[in-house]
Amino acid sequence: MKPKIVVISGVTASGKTALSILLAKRFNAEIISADSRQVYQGLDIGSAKITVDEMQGVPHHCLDIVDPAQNTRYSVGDFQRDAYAKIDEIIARGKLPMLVGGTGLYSRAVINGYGFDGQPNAPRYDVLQICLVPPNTILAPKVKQRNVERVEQGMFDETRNLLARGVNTDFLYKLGLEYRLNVRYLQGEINLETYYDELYHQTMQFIKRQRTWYRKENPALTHYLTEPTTYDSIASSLIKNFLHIDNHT
RNA sequence: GGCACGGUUGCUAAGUGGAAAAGCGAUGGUCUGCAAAACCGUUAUUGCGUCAGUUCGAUUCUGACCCGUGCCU
Repeated sequence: MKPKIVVISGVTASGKTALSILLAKRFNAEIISADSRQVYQGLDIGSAKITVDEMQGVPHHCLDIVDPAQNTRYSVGDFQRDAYAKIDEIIARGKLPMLVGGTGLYSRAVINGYGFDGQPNAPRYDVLQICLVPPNTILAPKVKQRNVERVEQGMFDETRNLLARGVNTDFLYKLGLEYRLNVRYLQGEINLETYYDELYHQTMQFIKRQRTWYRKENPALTHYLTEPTTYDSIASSLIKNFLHIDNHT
């Protein structure tokens, strides 16, 4: 019988972080971030990384595990390996592993047990995936507001510091969205107005791509939530049920 | 009031006497080692300000008119 894990995925700005903390505290879980940019140290504001305060004591894994100044490539395969290790540790501790993040490929690699290098796929866990996909009418204003807040929090300084620390321009550029635009802004290629405009549009386009991706998730394991005010109650009952069923199989 | 230029798809914008480029946006999709990345499809039902004329045929030529912008008295 495979161990159970809960996956919280979803579109940008859908509220994954806040929900994951509520659920983790309620179900005695530890969180593994499934985000391709939050694995890097120092990419905080631009990647919307959770702060220590926000963690409220819930242990988090797979954050800040790579030094971007090394300009090393961290790939899905690396993530799968690290996530497997953390999940197993958490299970050994008798707690519930909760994979949380918006990098669809990363979470899917764990859920489906992708076999890299031509190996066959071998799912290791029994999965319940809760996917947050609110409509754009809810997301759009949040994205706009969030962009302004992050700039005020010093997003440009953060990028400036990364560059000063020896992170390649190319490396940041390749990360897309925030970091790519930050670089372009700092280089004087675009003005602040264009910056906000592009960031907004590109983020909304990204959300569209994420939707396309999540639409294809295994329907047997995935539940889609579209209304933030009911995230907590629905997710809680889904998890309760999921963990309970476990005892009988 | 006069002169000049312009009026093309949601926006920007080419263009031709014989059934309207492109970019952006929008939208659908792809995805097994850089994935907030990298790609692909669709997107102006003879329609190109209005009306009339020339023509086998006009968005493309002519005239009038309407609208916008710049300049001038």
